[in-house]
Amino acid sequence: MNISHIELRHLRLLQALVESGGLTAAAERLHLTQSAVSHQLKALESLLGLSLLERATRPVRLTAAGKRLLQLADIVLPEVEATLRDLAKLKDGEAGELRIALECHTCYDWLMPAMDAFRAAWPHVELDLLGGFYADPISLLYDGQADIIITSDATPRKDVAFEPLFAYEILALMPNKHALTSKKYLLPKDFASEPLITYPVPQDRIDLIRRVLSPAGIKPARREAQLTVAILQLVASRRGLAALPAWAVSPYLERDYVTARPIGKHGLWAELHAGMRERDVGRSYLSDFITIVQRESFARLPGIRPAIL
Amino acid sequence: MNISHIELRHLRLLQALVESGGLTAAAERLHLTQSAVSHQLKALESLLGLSLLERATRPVRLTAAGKRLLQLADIVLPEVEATLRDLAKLKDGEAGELRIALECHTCYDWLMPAMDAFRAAWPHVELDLLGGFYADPISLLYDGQADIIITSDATPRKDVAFEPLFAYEILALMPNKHALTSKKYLLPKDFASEPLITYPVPQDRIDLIRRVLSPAGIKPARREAQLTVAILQLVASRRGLAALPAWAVSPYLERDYVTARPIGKHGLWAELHAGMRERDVGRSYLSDFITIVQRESFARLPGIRPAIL
DNA sequence: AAATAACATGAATATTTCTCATATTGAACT
DNA sequence: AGTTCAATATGAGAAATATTCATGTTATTT
Repeated sequence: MNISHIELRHLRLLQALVESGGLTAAAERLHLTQSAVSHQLKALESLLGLSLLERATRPVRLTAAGKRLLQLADIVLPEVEATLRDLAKLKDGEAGELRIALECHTCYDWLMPAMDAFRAAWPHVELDLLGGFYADPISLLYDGQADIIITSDATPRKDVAFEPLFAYEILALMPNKHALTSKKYLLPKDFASEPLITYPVPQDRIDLIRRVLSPAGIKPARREAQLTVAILQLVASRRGLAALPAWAVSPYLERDYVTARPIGKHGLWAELHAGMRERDVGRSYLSDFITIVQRESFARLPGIRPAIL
Repeated sequence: MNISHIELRHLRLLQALVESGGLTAAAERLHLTQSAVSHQLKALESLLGLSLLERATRPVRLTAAGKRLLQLADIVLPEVEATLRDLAKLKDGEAGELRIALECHTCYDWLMPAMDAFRAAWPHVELDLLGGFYADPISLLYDGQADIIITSDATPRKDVAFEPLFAYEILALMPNKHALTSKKYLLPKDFASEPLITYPVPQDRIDLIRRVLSPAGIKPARREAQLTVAILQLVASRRGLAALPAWAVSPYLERDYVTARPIGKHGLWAELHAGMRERDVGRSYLSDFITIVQRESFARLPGIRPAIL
């Protein structure tokens, strides 16, 4: 056969593969099973008659052929995205309004770059961030006060469509040279004896408490701080422990400001999802916002994984 | 659904559609049925929620959305081709030898640009053109004297793979203001009374004689000339009629040097095919040569159609 | 108004892609 | 080394998609 039946699917596969470092992670990211990715990769390789990556290593490493093909993907896929965006504008018009409600405190940090990217792509869409804390952010969707909510709770609701954004690890933070630094990972009881420093939100919105400490019957003293830096400062000065998303603290960890350990053997992972009204799913710039958030997040945030829904 | 499931297939479709001017022609070019093209186009349009082309007109006209998407195709598809070429070089090495045997006289004309393009893509492949006329060019493949033959006869042979190149119309040529110019198209009897000016090849290699005049029992006098210009010069000076490929004479027709008419109601069409040894099909630069010939031909030669095999 | 050519459509078929269940592999750990 | 664990591979069946076939529709030509 003369014309290679290579498709964009293959390029998206390769890109996901290198960005997520393995077949399994890539599969999640593409909303496929690991098996599908394996089959597809094998098919692509035999189509080209070339091997594209060394699977034995972690993260996977590209062969020369793989690198050349990835280079194509990096040229082509952004062009495709830009085209689809232009077509979407042609379809629905360029202008509109997009109000985002945030459930989590730390979300501001990573959302900014994504919002900048969105503004560049859709200059005529008015972007609004609903501040404050909402007991039930989904009601904002029903009320029509928000168009997109970003939440960790994606239990299906009528007329609301959820799209997984990503999963991130929550790390336990302790002062350098703290006694607990000797442990590979922390267990519930390790939190019993010291105050827990958190954002000023109710207990049940703190994953560590709701999912780890409460089930184990442990209720540490709490102390609150508004800003991420403030929490870190308190931890560093030995006022207590904290638990924060890995991507929020990674710059501090690199400078050895505090020490971090996983919570539990497999770590404590949380997921973020975007929710929108079912009937808005076709509105181009809303869907595109989510695409942009995903792209930016995976490109910028260290140590995140695809959400599994 | 967030990520549009657009694929290269769709881009190839759109490109074929505009280059060939209609669904039916595009289908032939893509080796598909008209139905498949229609379905596929419809699927693409509903995927994007936009109409891409006005079908009522001939040639089809793109909508704004169609134009934008074609722009993407024109960026992306050449990149893909270049990448596949690079991968092919990685696979088989860059160097080799490619000997081409030509059956038809006029082929030299259109083959040159394609050969130039090939040389640019594969600078280390040694390109050879076997000159002269061969009774049975396929034997050159078996002998190993040629790697690719270009022929109008694609009847299946053991161990030989044929790939259709294109179909072209053979036009009857007559002096301006000749009596026959009043006719819309010529019939066999119209050739009875004047000499036929041809290349110096046996009767049965001249399509007009073999497929039109002989069956009708008409045997005009013949006169031979080596070069296309020479034939045209003879026609223009009223020494007889000729029949040549449309693309070979189109520059002369534009300057009204001679007058052309179709042969028979539907015109006389001939096809060209490339043949190679079955076992060479995997050799990258051989297959790529055919791809390049097809691309260059469709881009440069006026009035050709996909061959139907 | 008939004939023709190009395109559309629905149902049947063919092909491709995906998933499920399970095997294999390779690294990490006693 | 043997065991365990996570990651990848594989085969077979299921699901989804693409293609064809047969035919209908539409627009254009004669």
